[in-house]
Amino acid sequence: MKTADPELMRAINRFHVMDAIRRFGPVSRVEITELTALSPTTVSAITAALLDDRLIVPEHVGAVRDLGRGRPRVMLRLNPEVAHVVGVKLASDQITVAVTDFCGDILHSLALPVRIDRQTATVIADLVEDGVRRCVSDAGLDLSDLSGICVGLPGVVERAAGVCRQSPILQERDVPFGADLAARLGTPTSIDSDVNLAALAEHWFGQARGLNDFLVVNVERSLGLGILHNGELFRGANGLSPDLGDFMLRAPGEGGGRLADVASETAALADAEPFLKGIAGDLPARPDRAMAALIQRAEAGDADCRRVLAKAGESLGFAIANLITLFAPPKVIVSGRAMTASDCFIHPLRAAVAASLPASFADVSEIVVREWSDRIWVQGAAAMTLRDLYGAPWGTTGPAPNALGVGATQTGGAA
Amino acid sequence: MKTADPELMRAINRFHVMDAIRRFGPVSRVEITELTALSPTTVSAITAALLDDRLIVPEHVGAVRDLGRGRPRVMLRLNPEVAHVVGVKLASDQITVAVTDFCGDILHSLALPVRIDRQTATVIADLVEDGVRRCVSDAGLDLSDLSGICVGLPGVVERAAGVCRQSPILQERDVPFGADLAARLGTPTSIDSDVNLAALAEHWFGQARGLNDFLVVNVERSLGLGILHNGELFRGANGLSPDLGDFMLRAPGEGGGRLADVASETAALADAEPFLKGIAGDLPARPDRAMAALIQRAEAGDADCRRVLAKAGESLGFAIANLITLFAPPKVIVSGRAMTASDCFIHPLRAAVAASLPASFADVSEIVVREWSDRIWVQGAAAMTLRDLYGAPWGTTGPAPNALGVGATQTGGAA
DNA sequence: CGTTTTTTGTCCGAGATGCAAACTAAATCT
DNA sequence: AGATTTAGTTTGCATCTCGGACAAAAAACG
Repeated sequence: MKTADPELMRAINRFHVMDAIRRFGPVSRVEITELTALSPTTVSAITAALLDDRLIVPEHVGAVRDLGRGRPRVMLRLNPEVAHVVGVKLASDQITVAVTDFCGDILHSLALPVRIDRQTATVIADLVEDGVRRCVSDAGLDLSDLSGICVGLPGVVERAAGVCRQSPILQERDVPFGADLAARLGTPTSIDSDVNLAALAEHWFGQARGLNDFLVVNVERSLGLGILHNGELFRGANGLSPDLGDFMLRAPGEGGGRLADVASETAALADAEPFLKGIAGDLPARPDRAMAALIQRAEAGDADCRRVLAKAGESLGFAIANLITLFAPPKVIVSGRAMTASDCFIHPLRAAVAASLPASFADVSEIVVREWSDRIWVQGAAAMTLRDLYGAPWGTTGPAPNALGVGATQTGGAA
Repeated sequence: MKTADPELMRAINRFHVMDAIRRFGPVSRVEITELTALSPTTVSAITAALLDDRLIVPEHVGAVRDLGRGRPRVMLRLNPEVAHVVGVKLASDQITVAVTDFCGDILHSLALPVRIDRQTATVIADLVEDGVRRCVSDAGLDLSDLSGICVGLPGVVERAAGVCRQSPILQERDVPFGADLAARLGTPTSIDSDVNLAALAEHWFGQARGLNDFLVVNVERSLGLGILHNGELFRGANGLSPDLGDFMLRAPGEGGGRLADVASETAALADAEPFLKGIAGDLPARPDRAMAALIQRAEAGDADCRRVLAKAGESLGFAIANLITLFAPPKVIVSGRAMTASDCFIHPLRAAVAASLPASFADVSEIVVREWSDRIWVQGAAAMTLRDLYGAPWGTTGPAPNALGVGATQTGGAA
């Protein structure tokens, strides 16, 4: 338990200031005063220190003429160049690498279409190492310019230990990617579940800005679940991110059944295999094509294919409903590359959620589908690392209500 | 967001000191220094203030001769008399009231066997008011001596608002018991889900001392779920405690089914009704007797009755397994008045948990059955109120590893 | 153009806190 | 009785935040 000394106090307030600057774009010191409820004196002192450390920079650009007549405000913003971060996402058939600056903007990105599934952890680490080196140099940087690297991958990840306990894209268990890559690249490297990164990215930059509670459900080859609760990523008591694939659908006496065996792309393809025979050549080797074929057929009206997707959607909706009764999140974000784009999947999902929720929960959660984008993962990795950089002493994570400059300065985020 | 000033600092450290004293029985200042990692100076200042406020008292009793030879330590302990709290538990057939002191010890308690189910909220409030007045005066106190009252009842409770959203023992919804009783008794009154109180009590005084993560599942007329996560009571984003009865057992396409309709006492009795006909007279009016009969028959070997209990146990085990994959709690405490005492219920429950958990979770959770006791509820109510009294600024709740004086001073609680 | 007004940001002293070190208190050991 | 040892307190200093006075920089005014 951390003892509370003046230093901690300063750390907390400095974090609040940094967070306000990050969330509300360029802001003046007076605005920070209002946002943080700190005194002008304190804000002045802290911003002076931050300027000294080059973490923030002033912006004298006249920009929009200040409407008042007094001394003009000097706007402060994060200094993009003070730090750079690499985000990596491992998926079954692709490695994505991107370099972002201190603001989370992507400088350069790189996608390696590689079938990871069958490779050993060492080979994967080789590929990641190459990808990172390449991407960093393409961005005009050097490895030594990096403040950190964060790798996201599906499965059960113990972030604190830097170990991937188990993943659908790895044959091995307990793979210490964190230490391994840190040693290879000479840069602090963290790893986390890919969906956790997505959740963090939605919180900082995406659809869930300003929301302190929401779920992210990702449907790809495997099922991922990211939970933000009370503004924090939710992890189990063991520090592991929960695995939605392990959710059980029925009591063992009624047949049991893991959700991953029904609702993932892998499962859907297995179910649909008889109906897809001989369609697109070597399907097993190209699951993405097989998925596309399955969805296309379903949307064209093929009853068998529709049934497969509907069953998957319904099962997932059932699980989501149970999660909603637990967490009561105002928003549930469903993402994924293929299935989630089809109404044949989403409709049954929504219906199952509606049918499974008690009346009192009928309207608490909005379920939205997020279109696929590599950006979100990588930004999540960046956010995760940046969060470490301007460390939140007691683990706060701030939303970013209007990073796009949407609504000026009135969102009551300070209260 | 709370701004960090010296005052907050002091509040945090004062809480740590109070918590150390509560958790580790009578302790000396040096021990507090070790436990909290604060400097002797600070501990001295804070304890002086606490002594001044009479929140703690010194204990000069020579007791066990200090083994060293220097100046003897002055042991400090909570002052039991500085505050008194009333805890109330509402169950379908009984109201329990108790007065506790500042240490959580019960001074006087009172059980009113009343069938609450059919009464209006007003009548129940009348009964509670009478019970509290009676119990307080029997304890030799006056209402004005009370620091607070806490009422626990099954169902969905919004503690912050003092409102019971919905409860199996109330016909009405959105009953503002908190404000109502506060007005009637002139004392700050809070309400919470009964299982939350039980969870808090297990944490402070019971089987889960020192555990920061565990679940409490209570099986009575309805199903309750209390979650302690990261040392805090877990509530959904809306501030409501989760309701285990709303957990769904199957996807709607497979028939759906609420857990409460299968695994509660009410459900078991409904299922068993055909087999119990004409056994013990007016069964519907005495569900407790009916339950006893059901269990007795099951244990005697009646296949029908065994099946009913087994189904209930298995369904509940299934739900618990899904909760374990989410929260990974080291311990799950199952409590209840009747069913949980029978192996006909517990065995299928354990089997279902084991069968439903993925291999990696096989050993993370120990499932224990807690014997029934009114004490635990009432102590939970006390703990809830006391927690407000020596307020934790950022919402910490401390465990009490060895309140019974089991292991001296080495439990590394300070780290 | 010079002065006033207004708003922003900084400096100064007061108050509160925690910590290290010196100091006092109270017991045992010799 | 005096030395020794351990417990707790007092003193001096550094750090933090805050309120109020002050300096700065622009528009508004005469």
